[in-house]
Amino acid sequence: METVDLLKALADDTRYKIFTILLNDELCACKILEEFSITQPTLSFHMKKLVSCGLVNHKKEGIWVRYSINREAINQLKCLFDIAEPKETGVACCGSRMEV
Amino acid sequence: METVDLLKALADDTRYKIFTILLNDELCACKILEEFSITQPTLSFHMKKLVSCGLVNHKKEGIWVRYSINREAINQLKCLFDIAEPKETGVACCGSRMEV
DNA sequence: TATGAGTATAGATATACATCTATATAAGAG
DNA sequence: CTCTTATATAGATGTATATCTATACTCATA
Repeated sequence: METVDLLKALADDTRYKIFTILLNDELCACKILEEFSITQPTLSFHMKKLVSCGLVNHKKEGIWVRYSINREAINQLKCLFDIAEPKETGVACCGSRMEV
Repeated sequence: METVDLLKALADDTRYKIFTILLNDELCACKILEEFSITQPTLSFHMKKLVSCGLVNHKKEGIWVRYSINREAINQLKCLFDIAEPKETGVACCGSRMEV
């Protein structure tokens, strides 16, 4: 899973909302669709994006498709922002202390 | 800061790389530009996006502009992915246990 | 094996966006 | 004040993408 691809998948108002919904529940497409005023093919387009990058899991159950968040993807993104405190010294740039 | 706007700002290969660079150093635009094969106006376009959503700080120092990561934005994004463990029971969807 | 419900794909379209060149603005040095 | 360096803006352009309608596919059931 490429981190930037996960971010691209989340960087859309509709998909971001789908993501937040799936954080709480494992749902089928028809239930997700109820939360939006888009058409079914448009939702299918978005779900494909979310699944193909690995952010969302796809499980076919009979006539339905159940979607759920891939916790591994969550952890990957969490690591990106779970960073150390800022360096307060030693910046190296034009006109900065390190070039003196 | 709207979370989805922060995600949109990060959801581009160039800006994602800028972000990772700024995680380590506080740099001026000309130094950042050296890491890419884009033109200076294109970098300026990207920096504007990063700054306007609040992800990156902008500090003018004489002739230079120093860019740095806004730690508050980092924390906001971290919270999004710093979530509880998945619910193992009680899913409520088509054909699921809760509808029985 | 039809029928119907849920989901996916194809094709068209309008908008958003990343990129460029050209030019403007800002600020220090001489 | 002029020249140079760093950065920003304007305008043009090609590509990506979110959306729609129409249609196909999948699967359970009558």
